[in-house]
Amino acid sequence: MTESTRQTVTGESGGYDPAGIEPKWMRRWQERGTNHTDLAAGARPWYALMMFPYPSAEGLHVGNLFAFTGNDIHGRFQRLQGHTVFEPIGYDAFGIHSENYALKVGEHPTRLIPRNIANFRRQLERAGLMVDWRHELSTTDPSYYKWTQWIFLQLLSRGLAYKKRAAVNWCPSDKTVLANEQVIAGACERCGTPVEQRFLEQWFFRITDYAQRLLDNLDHIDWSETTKTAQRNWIGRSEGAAIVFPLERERRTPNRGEGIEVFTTRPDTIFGATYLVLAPEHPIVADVTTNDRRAEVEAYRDSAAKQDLITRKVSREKTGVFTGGYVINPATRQRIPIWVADYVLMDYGTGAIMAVPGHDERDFEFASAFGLPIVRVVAAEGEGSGTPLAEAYTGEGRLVNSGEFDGMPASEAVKAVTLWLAKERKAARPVVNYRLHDWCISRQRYWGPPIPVIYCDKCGMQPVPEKDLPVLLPPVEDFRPDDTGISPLARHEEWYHVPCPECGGSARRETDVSDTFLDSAWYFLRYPSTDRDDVPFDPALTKKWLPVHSYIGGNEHAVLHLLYARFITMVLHDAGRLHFEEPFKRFRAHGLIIREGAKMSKSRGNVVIPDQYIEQWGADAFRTYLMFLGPFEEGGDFRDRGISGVKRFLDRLWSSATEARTDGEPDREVMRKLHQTIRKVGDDIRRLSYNTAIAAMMEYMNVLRAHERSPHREEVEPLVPLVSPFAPFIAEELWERFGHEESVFDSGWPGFDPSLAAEETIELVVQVNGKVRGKLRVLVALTQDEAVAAALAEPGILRFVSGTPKKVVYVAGRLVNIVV
RNA sequence: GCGAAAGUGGCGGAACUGGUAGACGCGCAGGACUUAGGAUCCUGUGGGGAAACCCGUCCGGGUUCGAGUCCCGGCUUUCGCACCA
Repeated sequence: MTESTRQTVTGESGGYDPAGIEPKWMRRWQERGTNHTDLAAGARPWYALMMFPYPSAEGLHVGNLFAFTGNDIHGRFQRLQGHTVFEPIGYDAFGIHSENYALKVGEHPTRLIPRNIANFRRQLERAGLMVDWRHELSTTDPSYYKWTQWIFLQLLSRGLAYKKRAAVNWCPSDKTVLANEQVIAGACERCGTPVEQRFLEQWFFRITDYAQRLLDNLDHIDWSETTKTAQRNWIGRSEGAAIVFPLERERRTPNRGEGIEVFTTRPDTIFGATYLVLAPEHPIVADVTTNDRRAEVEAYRDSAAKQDLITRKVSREKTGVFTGGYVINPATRQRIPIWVADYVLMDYGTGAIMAVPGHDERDFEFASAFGLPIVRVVAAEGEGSGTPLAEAYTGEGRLVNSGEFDGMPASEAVKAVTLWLAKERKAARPVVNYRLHDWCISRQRYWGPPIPVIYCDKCGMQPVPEKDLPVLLPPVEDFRPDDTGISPLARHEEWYHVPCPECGGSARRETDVSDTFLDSAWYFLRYPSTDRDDVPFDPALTKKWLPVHSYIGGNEHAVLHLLYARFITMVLHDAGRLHFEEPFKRFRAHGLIIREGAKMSKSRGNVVIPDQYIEQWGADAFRTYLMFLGPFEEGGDFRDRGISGVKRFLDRLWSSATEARTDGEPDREVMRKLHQTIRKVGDDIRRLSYNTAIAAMMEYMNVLRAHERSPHREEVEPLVPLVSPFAPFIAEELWERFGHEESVFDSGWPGFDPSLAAEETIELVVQVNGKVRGKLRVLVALTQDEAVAAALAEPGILRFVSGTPKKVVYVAGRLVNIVV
């Protein structure tokens, strides 16, 4: 082909200029409403949800964009597959994050947050996300938190919200209570300050009532296994027995009751229980303590209470004190001493344990430190009842020193002993315990939705009537938290005093606000209904669009947000408000981006700011690079140099498309490769294997360009929709230059023709004794005999074959292995 | 300590159910075009060897005609939970 006969499709073709075309398409999309979702009429709904960001002052970071791009690609792909796709975004703008930052810079969050949000919106748009901005939301908007408060009232009316004075995690730096989930190894997850124990009146949600359902449903939802495992561990179901260790008859009083109940997963070892331990906070401690021991016990309890949790949890040195009291081991009927020690936790099980030093590492350590008797009740193969214990033995074995149970395998004895204790000694019942605790949702802070409750001296605690919602967060200029544990809202007198909704008398508002995680536990329900003021979520739209089809987010939320969202959804389902009880049909956890082998952090100064890269390379190249640098579900290493490869690919795409000819015929080999690529890219996107999808397109580009002529339009044009989920701007531009009027995203995925993709010949690998000795180009439909004959006709292969083959393994279309 | 995931060229990573290890990209080397090139294009690139070949997916065993992939034992790394009885 010569220059004179070549017709280019697009006429004048300058080079690829992202700075020119990207703003053009941002405008176009806006003008044409390309990214608007017809929620009411759209067919085949597909709800592609991404975890909404906290709008920090620093702006969107590369981790956000990595996650959002991965979701956007999936959403755009589903649209090309004929779905009506809804891809909304919002801002998780309440909470300590925002408030602390506002305190630091000395500006009120009501002024700060809108600015941050505007910046996020700019960045998100620039990144080319297919967001329907008409459904944007912020959790700080009264029209949103009105319904957060409404959800609180739903739980309250169902008896799932309650107030109790409780030992809570108190962060002395943030001056607030933290949920257990927000305490990492005894320190505040936000600021790293060691957490202290405080006793405060707090609001809780009874998530523990849902523990079993939250656990069971995990078997039926399509979520990343890692996330499901994390939730299972967090819920922490364990089966065991509650066993009562009776007090000595003469020491029983109405106050003390009959005895002390312990929880154990190893009732089979009860014959080895040589003492009992109470948590320092256990209410019975004072009652069982004898007068001569009282001073020492009180001192120990005081020091345990004062101790911050970090010392208590991290230093594993066993401490404790004898109470002077005794109980009866219901199995051996022997008297065993009652100790108090802080290695027993009040908030798990019953706050009391039977100590079996022979077969529990912690009990062994404690017994060794305090000279308490250690008895062997389980013996492994080759051991007997008298074999001494150098350490706790926690393995399999048969019972010894256990009366009538001697010789029984310990695993079997778990049930048998429980049954026997229940029947013969009236002392045991099977019990299931969970590590999951009720969710503490109150915060003594300013920047959150006020908890909609009013306290009246006459009528007691009253919910704010639904018609009075939202309880607006009052403007408080000095919103600094203090050490009192009382929210800054209490300082706003006019707001604080309110007539009782029941009797009209003088009453006071609840001054705590709710946890940010309550805001984010239901936002996905709100998106379709952001324009509705009268309901939290429109029933018809909810029916059509929920549960969410695909949710993509970080695994750092595996046990916080994702568990709470499931819980709230279940509650609303039980209240008859939702037709489903699991909010996210499919969840995939994305990986983390590191930078040049190191974690990104501000202190290291290696944080990637998307803006600079987008400016330099274009959003298309940046997006595509993010998806190319590693498997989406594993994350990857961001290296500045890596972008150039992706940019080169887009450059080549541009020139191939703009120089495509329309005369003549497309090449058969190229078209074969094209159809193979169409199939592979679709398959890969479906399973979130974005990096290999991009590699496949690059490979095709290499094939295309290996032919020494300008490509045919039919060879290039279908590539445009294939790249469009990754690089939407260049795709739209090229699609337009190919003469299409509608958006590439409304044009459908290119048709895949299996007959065009099928190979006629393959390269048959010839192995001798499993080693590759040659390769033959053969017809696909070769029989085994033909394959062997062809192989043995090759001198290079015959050299390795002496005599008759012992065996031949033939894998059609792949290889033949001749065993000699 | 418990739980989960992962160890493949100089680097990021491919190899979907056991079947050509190293796709794709970066980097590097050589070349072309050029006043110039951190632009573009072409070629090469796991190690050893002149070659035939040999060796190679953390280490050690095993199963198999055939193992990066499966099984057993060990080492290392990352993440999550952490005295949960």
